[in-house]
Amino acid sequence: MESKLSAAWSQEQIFHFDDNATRDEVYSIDTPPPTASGSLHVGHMFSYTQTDVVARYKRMRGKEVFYPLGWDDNGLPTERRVQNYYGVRCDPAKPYDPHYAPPEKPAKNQRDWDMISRRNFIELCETLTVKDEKVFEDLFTTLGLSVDWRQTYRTIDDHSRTVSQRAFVRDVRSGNAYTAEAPTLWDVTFRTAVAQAELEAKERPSAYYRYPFKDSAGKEVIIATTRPELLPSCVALVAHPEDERYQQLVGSTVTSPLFDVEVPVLAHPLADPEKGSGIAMICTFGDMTDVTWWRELNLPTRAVIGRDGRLSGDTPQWITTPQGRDHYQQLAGKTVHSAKEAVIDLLQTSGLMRAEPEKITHAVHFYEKGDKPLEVVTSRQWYIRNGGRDAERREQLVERGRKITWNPSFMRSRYENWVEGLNGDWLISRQRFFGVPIPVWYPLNSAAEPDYDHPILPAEDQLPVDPASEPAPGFAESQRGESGGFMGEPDVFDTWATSSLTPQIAGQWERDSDRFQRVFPFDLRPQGHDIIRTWLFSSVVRANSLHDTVPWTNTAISGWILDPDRKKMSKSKGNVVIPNEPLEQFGADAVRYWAASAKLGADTAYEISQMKIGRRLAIKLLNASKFAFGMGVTEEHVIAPGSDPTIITEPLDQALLAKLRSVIEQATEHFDNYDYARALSVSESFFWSFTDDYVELVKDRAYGAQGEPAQASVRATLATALDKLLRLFAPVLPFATDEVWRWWRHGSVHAASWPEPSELDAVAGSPAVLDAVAAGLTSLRRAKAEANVKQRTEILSARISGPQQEMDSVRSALQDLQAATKSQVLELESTEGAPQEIVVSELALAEAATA
RNA sequence: GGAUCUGUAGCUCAGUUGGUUAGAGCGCACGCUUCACACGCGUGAGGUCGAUGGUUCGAGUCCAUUCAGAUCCA
Repeated sequence: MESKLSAAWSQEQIFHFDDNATRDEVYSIDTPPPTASGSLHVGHMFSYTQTDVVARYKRMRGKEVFYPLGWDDNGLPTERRVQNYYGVRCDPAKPYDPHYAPPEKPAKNQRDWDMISRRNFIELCETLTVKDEKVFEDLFTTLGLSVDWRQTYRTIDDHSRTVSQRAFVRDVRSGNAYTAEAPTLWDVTFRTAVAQAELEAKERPSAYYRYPFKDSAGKEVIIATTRPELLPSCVALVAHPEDERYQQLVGSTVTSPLFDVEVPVLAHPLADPEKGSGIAMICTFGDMTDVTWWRELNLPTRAVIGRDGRLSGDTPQWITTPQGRDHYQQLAGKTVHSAKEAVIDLLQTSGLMRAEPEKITHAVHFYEKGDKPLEVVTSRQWYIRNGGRDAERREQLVERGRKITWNPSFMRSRYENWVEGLNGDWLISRQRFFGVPIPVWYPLNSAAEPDYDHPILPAEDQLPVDPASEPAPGFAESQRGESGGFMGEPDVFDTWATSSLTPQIAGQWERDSDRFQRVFPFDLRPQGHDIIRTWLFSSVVRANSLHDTVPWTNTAISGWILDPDRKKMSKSKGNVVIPNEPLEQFGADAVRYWAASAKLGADTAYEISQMKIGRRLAIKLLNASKFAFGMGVTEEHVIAPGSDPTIITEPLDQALLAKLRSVIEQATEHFDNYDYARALSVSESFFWSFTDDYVELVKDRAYGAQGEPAQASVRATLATALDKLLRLFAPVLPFATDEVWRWWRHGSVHAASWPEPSELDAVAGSPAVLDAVAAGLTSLRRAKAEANVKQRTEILSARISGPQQEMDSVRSALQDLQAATKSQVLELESTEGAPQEIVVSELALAEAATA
């Protein structure tokens, strides 16, 4: 059923975007491009279904839905996957081998992996991502996503590279992007700079080591530090300006132990009197606080840690005493880790350690994909202004956030928290291979040294460019690296620098302006709350500087998927569920039901039981429909504006449709508020009362036992109810509903319109009638259950008593009730006074046989 | 340290702007092979709404304090 319908939707082009629609008619969705090199996860099914439910609803509401889906395939995750999958490594110095073929199986030992050229490496990235993307597309199709697959993009394809480079060139020209030599967070494993958004703070055990500096009088000033290996790069000591212990020292100089470097003692409010001994070493650079001190106190740079994470092999020239130079020689070339041990050893043998190390745990910054703490090194990088260094721009970006409707609304405070906590501009250059090249060149002077202050930008019609293989405008390739020539920028963009432009990429910015103005700013950005600080924020930054607007007007934030024990699913815990399993076991509709019954923003457990309910609902929908069609229901029986409503003669039938009308109203309202879960639950509870009570009550009449007009009334009611119900469930259960739709209607339910309450204007009636009769039905069923007889046992006579109004309602459907409960005589009695329950008494049963 | 979310039946959750006796599904108990459906149907038991105080004629819902869990930011 599922593959048959998927094929039909594709063939009937139901999800194709029509470029003739006006902006008002369009509903555009900027979907997260999944990282195809990552593993498939049930979380993908969860959040993408939630988006799809909205897309299908909007389509039925008559919107021309623009629903593309891209693949985020550039960057480090892909590089790592290619390395591990093929067993290769990139060596940019190697020449290109046009006949290269990767090993059949990757070598077990990383040392035996093939070293291949950058171009060969990128070719493998291209091959593997295409393969991975197919797997994702298959899953999403099976899940029933109503994506327009013609609009697919890849964040590494020519178009994406062009958009990314164009946006960058414009940002450079408008001053929103710039290059600077500055201290930068650096991952020594991946040898690349890292942005604030990619940080992860992890609690790590560490220890304070205490040792003395000496003032001019030879008095000891004890400092406590967790990073004694940075002692050779110490440029100052710092204490809080109001810390009385150190006030008289501020302004004087002290001499460092082991290395005999004279450094000033300074005051700064960021020094925490509670931490360690209250006075800290400033080293260039131990962390971002050092960077702040260095900048605000105008300190010199004394870097000793290189990009490889090792201490410089040359003894720094600021260490001048023979003893100091000797001590440094014992550290030169060591990794941070062994340098730390060596310094501790030196301090101990010199008798300078003033206390036992004090063990602590503290938060250390890691690259989210790395496993070594980040270092701070000075390097030349490209930045995009994001308000991190500019209060006015920050305020502007907070304001943009307020122009977006957040679903759920509280997610906005995550955005504002993040924006307000920024401490620097967005670093967008990465020292990697598989990414969008930064499209700049630098002129070389007569000594072949680059002039970074005058980068050469490409013309926009030249894009995309690769400065590593194409010469700078106005130069010949032969001038590369020559004095008076040029050099290409070797770095690539951070993946977010491209991903932040998905609205521009999908909307064909500057490539098809007609398309772009129809879809931008987009109507909806769905995504997870983990990437508010990255993808969402960076997109707002780009739209702000490039278009002076928000990128979208609504955002729908999905929750996380937790395992049934409320733990986050992760590979290392071994609790990951492969998406195909539930799809095969329960079907796409069931999985979608599970996803669609969770509210936006709510972290949700992976619940098989919820999927079982979904499957039961889908099957019930098929069976109830079969019943209706078995009763001779056809398309002609559907009551629509213009058809004769007087055919619905029975108050019970009128009551059902009156109730349905209010269900439609409520479901529509909830859907409009992006509360698809409540829309579903409203429709669902109506549907169960429809099958359990209404259908049971009218069976006798449907078989024709009460004459033709009464039967015609049922047929019209069943047809009309089914017509609305199938459409109400279509966004969540696209397969079951369309299957049924095609049994008796033309085309697909997904091309049909969302039901309107006005479709039922012609039918008058009170929902209370159904409630009262259903209550009577339940009372009689209960009476039989309590009498311990089978439900099909005949009732010779019984008395039902209850409030006057309810008894009137019951009387209006007495024949149906009698038939459904196999009752020969039902006596109705109105009770006086306060509202009372419906009570069954004086029950006389046909057979004495107990159940 | 700052911010946000969550706490309701054994479990998973709903409960809109305060308004009768707090709901659903699963699970549990009992019963039913009823002519759409055993991938099913019926009936039932089960809750002092985390705690305390306040506002109100009236609080699961609003306010304050507090406890527990989670997340984000620093």
